[in-house]
Amino acid sequence: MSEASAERVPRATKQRAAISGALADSERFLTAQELHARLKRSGTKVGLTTVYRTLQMLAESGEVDVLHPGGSEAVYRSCDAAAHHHHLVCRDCRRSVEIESEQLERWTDTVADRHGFVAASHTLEIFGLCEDCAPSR
Amino acid sequence: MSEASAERVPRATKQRAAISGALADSERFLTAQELHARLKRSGTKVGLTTVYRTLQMLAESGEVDVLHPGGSEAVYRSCDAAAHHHHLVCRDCRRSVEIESEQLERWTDTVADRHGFVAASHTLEIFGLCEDCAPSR
DNA sequence: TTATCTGCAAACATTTTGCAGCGAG
DNA sequence: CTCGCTGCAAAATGTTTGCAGATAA
Repeated sequence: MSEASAERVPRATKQRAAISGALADSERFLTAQELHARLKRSGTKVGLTTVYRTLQMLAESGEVDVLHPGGSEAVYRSCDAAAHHHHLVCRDCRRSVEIESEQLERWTDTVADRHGFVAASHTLEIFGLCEDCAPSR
Repeated sequence: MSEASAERVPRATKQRAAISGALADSERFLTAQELHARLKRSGTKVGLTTVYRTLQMLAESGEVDVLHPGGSEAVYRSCDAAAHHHHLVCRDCRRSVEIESEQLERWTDTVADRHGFVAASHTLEIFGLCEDCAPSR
């Protein structure tokens, strides 16, 4: 008998390993191109297309977080928490801290509800300068 | 005597009038291309380039709000409130309600501070389906 | 008059897709 | 052996820029 449902089990290729590895090593958000450059520099030959495709997969499976700051380049970071959360991100170096707030979640739901909106979701990111990047230490 | 500083006083062209007019007439967020199409349809001949340039100006001066949902196309809406605020936006028709919360503002500042981040700003948008767009009314 | 605005066409930056060949299972 | 993965080149998308001519002040 075969399996009932076709589970999507990605193949273990060395490109995929390199990509999630490099991502896991960084505590900063990286663009696809930055990641690609890092891999190239470290000797791993991976196509930019593959980087994009892999990041997309990892994002869908929740293994990485994606942000679109300012609407330009997307930035990616491997995700520590399994649950829904937000980020405090350094505008300069893009180092980031994961944020959670049960109260915030409740508040956004309440706001949506109060205005007759259903199936509410939300995005929240806080930007600032981290201690290392702030001027006049 | 001439003025001390060169104030940026935009010229009153009919293109600019048409653009902010059309924008003011919509309670929904619109993309630059949608706006361009509307203007064309209503008989006003305006170049897409001008639409982009004008929207950028209006956004900088705070007359319109800009969102980059999902990181793809930017969407614009004329801004009612003068103060900092957020939006509750319908995922389907992009109708939107402006949201304000002194408490939220304080919370984000506190979070940033607690982690040693300075000069904090933030983005927050709530998405949902408005009453007209929600299925099974 | 004259500096700004307009709009076309072309440049741009980022991301996606087509397709032939490679390689994991 | 097979079918998914890879990577090149090309397409697609959304936005910006160069420049010559139109136009508000």
